[in-house]
Amino acid sequence: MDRPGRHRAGAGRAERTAHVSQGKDARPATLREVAEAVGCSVATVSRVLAGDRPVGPELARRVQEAARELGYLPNQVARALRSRSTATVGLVLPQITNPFFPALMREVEHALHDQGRALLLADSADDPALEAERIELLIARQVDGLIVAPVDQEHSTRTLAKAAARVPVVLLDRCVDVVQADAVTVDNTAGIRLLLEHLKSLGHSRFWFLGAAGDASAAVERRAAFQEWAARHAAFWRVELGDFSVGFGQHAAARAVTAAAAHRPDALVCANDLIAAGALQRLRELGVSVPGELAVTGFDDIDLASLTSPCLTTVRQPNRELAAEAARMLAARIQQPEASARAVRLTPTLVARGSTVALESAQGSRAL
Amino acid sequence: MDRPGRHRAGAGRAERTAHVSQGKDARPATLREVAEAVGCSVATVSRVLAGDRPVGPELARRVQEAARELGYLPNQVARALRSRSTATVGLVLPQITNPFFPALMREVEHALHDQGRALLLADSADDPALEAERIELLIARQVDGLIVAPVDQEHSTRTLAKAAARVPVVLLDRCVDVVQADAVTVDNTAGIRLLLEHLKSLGHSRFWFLGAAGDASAAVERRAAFQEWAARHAAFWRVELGDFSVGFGQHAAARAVTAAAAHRPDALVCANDLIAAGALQRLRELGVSVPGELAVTGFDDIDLASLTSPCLTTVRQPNRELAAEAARMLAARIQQPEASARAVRLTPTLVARGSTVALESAQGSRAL
DNA sequence: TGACCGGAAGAGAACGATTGCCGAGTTTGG
DNA sequence: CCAAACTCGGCAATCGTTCTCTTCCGGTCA
Repeated sequence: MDRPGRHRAGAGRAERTAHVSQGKDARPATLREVAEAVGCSVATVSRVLAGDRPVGPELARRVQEAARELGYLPNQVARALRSRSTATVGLVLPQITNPFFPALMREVEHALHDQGRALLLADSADDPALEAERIELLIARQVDGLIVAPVDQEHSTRTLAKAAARVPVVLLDRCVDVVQADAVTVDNTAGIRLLLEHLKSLGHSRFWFLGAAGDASAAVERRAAFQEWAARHAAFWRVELGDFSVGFGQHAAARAVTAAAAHRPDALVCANDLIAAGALQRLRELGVSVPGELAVTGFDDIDLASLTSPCLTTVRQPNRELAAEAARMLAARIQQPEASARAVRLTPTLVARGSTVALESAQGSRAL
Repeated sequence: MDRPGRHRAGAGRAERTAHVSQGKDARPATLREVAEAVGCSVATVSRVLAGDRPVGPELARRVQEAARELGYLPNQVARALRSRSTATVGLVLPQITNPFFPALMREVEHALHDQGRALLLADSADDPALEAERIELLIARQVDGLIVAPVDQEHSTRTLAKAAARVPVVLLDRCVDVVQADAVTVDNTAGIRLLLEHLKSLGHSRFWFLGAAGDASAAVERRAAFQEWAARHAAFWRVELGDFSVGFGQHAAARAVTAAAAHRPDALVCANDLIAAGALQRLRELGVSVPGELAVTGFDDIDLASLTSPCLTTVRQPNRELAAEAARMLAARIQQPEASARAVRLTPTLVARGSTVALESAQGSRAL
């Protein structure tokens, strides 16, 4: 008899271990086993299950039954080898932890699942070398296609060109012009303009742009759009470069506040919501009133944007549509590998919140 | 032009299309092609590349070269069929958009990659039926193992038992007691106690617990831990149930504030950070001072927690360790399918921030 | 009655890599 | 100098499906 008060749990578990090994009938049933059980050929079983070619009703019934009884599950690996299609798509993202990407990922996952495809996920961690390695691996795994948000226009080119030569590729959210591949992106230029016009209409004219360095297309386009607009309409402007992170936002916001009066902005235009969230947080710490002394805008409209204080004015990326379109394009490209490449640009929409419009008027009319 | 709000850049691209089809040498090289190029047998090529058996140096060199030249990439599907191992693991998460999970996912992805395995991602969207379907699909794809954060103790049992009978399974973050499988979780009870002791030491005694309904183990354990502690130490307490979402936090916070004086809390203990963030946001809108009138705590320590206003006091889940441990356990279990199941519980740590400790004293001594 | 047709089912060859086994050639020890 | 050991390379089976050919059979039409 074992001792009382002692790990009941342990004992209880040991017992169930047996159950595990018992239930583990090594491998699941194969076509051949089903065929043997029924007493027909493998081909017939395959046909019944695929339903592609007629089979006698009586035999079909018996096959169905045997398959169910044996818990037959088609081995997708074998199927893939034979049919040259894994029904699997690789998704390569540059920074999983930027909440914009999980949101996108979720939509991609759903869209692909609706096509009956599975999603192989890879994180390139914003590193072109890692990106190349991951893509290579995905291709070795015979993915039917790749959806990639490239790390960098410059350094991702070779990798993507090589990948696109072997397998259908759709660029998502960021594009690389040189590479010939389908692309679904958002119109960053339009987005930045929406924000700037919005700020201008509220009377702002002195802008700092907190952007990301590097050659990612989103970063480049947003930067360029700002510069182009600001050069024409701003009383004063300046570009600060860092990365798409909260930390950079905090840092840059502090600099903006302590800048010499001649350089001080009345609005911070941030290249994404993370930067903006960091900025807001630091400004709050420093006791700067937003939007009173300084307005702040973001880009993406991640969930977090409506939780900061004040809530963040930003531009919404239609990520369900982005994902759906990417999935659709990829499917089309898989069917028609030789079709000419398409580039789709979706238009973002302005979401005005408390970081530009004072609270009491947030709901109501837009001032001026 | 087709749909409004979207414009396509088709024309300028047609030119490069030729380049695509040209570069697409249909399928990548196979072992056989390399063998033909070199003029030896397939087996030899395989051996050179695997390096498992010695091959003459001259021949080996020629094989290497031909392989490189032809851009040979081993077909993992064929390899998997033969070796009965896909080097792929399925990760099933209940809600991708809860930022806690992407953070975990990232770590899992890295840990698995270090083992040379790839990650097949599935979102069960908090729906047991969907969860079952996704798991079935992953198994059909011959994953070497599954890491699952189950939707619900009750409804996931059957699914998981079936899955565990076919393939190694590790439960992550949430567990299901009845099922015999390895599990890596955090000590939710300890976490809640840390928070409650912290609040008590600050002089709070009237608690509302904003928890998630349902049978997910994390939800149950946190709820139970609260009740057990509160019954002994609280002057007043109450449990409100909703789900792990911002929306519920907002809703419940509003109720807390408008409750009759006798039921009003001086602290909101939230079952995760999203609920807490929602609560903070609503409280701010309602002009309730935090932590002055009402303290708020979360659970998880997602990135967002340090960006709310005030910053959120919470309990940190060690998600790198969780992920690493899960990956390690799964690897062990894949090697030793019959070993008895282990359950690992990691301890969370308290992160005290502005939502419980007034700003100026945040750094310094703990009041009282 | 014989040629023909079409449905139903089987035989067997892929798909691409791994691996056990065998044989031919080379070394080595007695 | 011969046998035994050892190297190196090829043949062929295998993993589980799919799919193309055949084969077989009953029925129809001339």
